[in-house]
Amino acid sequence: MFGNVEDYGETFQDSVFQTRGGSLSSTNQVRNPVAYKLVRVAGDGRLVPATDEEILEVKDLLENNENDMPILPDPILTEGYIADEGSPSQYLQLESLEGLFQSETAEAYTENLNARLESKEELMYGSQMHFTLPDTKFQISNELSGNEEQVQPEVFLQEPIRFSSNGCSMNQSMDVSPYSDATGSPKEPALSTAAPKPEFCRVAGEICLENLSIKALQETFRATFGRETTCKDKKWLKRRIRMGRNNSCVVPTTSLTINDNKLIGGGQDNYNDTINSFGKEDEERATNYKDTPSSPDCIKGNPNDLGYCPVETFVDHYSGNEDFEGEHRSAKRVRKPTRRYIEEISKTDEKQQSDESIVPSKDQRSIQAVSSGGRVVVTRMVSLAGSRIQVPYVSHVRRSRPRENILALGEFHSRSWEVEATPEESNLNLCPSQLNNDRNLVSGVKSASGPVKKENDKEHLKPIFAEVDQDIMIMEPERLDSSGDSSDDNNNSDLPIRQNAIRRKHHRAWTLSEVVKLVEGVSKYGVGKWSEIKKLSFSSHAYRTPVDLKDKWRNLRKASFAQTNSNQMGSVKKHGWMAVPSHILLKVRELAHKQSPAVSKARMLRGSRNQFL
DNA sequence: CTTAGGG
DNA sequence: CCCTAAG
Repeated sequence: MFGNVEDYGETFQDSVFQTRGGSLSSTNQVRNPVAYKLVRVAGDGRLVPATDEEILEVKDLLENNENDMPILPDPILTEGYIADEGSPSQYLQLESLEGLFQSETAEAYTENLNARLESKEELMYGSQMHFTLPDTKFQISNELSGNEEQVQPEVFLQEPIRFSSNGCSMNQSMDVSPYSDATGSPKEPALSTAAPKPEFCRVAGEICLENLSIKALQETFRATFGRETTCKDKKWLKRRIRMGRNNSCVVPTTSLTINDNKLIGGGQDNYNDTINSFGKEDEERATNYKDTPSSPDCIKGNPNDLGYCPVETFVDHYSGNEDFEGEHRSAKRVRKPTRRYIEEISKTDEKQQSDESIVPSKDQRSIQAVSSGGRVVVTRMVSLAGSRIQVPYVSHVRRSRPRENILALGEFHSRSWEVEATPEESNLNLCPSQLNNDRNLVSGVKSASGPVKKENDKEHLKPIFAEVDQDIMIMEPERLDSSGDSSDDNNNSDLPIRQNAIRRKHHRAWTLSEVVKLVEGVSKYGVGKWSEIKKLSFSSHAYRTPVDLKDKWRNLRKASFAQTNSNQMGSVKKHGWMAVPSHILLKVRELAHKQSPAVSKARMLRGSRNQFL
């Protein structure tokens, strides 16, 4: 009965424009003379031109049920219009239906859209998106139907129609969606229920586009965009110009598809997601947005998620700042969301102050892990001395492993706790859980990026913490004094944060109690049993590794001999914080001798002599 | 992994 | 404190 869409494929592309130009443009004041043709979707997904009866029926229906047009939950998007010059009677001009379209779409989409499209940019962007997506969906549905009824992908179907199945005596759900070249001013919610009639064809000269030569179109293009174009594709130029001039054409559609007479995917959410996933962009970008065929990856990627291409897909196809030529040539390319957008999308719940990500509103938000096409970028907020800075966990460029510095940072915080007060009273912004998060993130990145030269990382972030370290060093003596007497405690350091913290990379001064513990451990378990000592005596000091103990012991031993040799000033050195009581050093010396009796003979003699003295 | 020793 | 070599 009906020919399938394929039969119309060739005429789809320009017939609409021709029609518009021929039959409508001459008429004055024709407002947005976009011609649509009703089609219905056959059971196998084909697009079938509607018969005159059906058209009349639908038209009648539309006129009668302007405001209560049933919107089916899962309408089928035919995604196509059929323009056939030979049968003008089958046209339903948008003009005559605009009231309907408006009211219906308004009802259908206003709520969600209003929430999203708050700015002009968003609105525009959303509108642009719709020139992109329908094709995608269309192709997808074809792909899925996978039958002999293939529709030419090249067919431009940027003006979807939604039908109501109500009066169409079709078993397929349909929906009607308008294509509005201009829907009011951008700021004005074009889809608002209260929105006035759309102003179609705000630009006077638009209707004449069809008659223009390529050259003239290019001129128009230049006038519209302020740029030259060498594109020779009339159709493309015209559409560009139209889009550029009516920069607020929002064509809400639902994304749907049919597969074996079943609806797959779709739903209005996709629409919103689509818009949402593109956020704000400048006008130029929106204009540049690719508006033609879909990306195959969209289909490949997730057959069940047909409404739109996920962001990742766009990323992969981004190829820089394409000029119009390139863009046109590679219609399959899709634009990649900007980094800015990626960051913004990660803050969906919050309207951050945008440009400078310096000031996080909450600590929970201070760590951001945003993904962009498989790439993970992690940044974090660090609170230092009252001010906050953003520290990249990884370099955007070379994703290195920020090892030492992160650890140093952790040390800083935990030490700060030690110094300042109990963790509860501490008003530091870093909480234990967050530190854990830090570590997780770090390890994650680490594993993902693999080992990297350490030097890089070191030099990379060190300056940030230099000041901090100095502060710590100054503060350290106090802590030393206060914790020195409470010998086996040092419970300050046994905070949960510390338990989980990775070993400190940067200098962590030994407290007197630690030294005592070490000496005791050595006396108990013997020199060299660092692991034992660590396990049994320093179990609470996660930050001291056996190697640390060994190193410290080495230093102690050296100090003990030095004290013996210089015969004095053992307990209090010039460096005020390096206060190791002489009796401890003495014990160190004993133990050292016990361990290696064959030290230097002179030293040994001197030592024994001293013991006698 | 643990130790020892050099840097 | 780090790194490495050696058991």
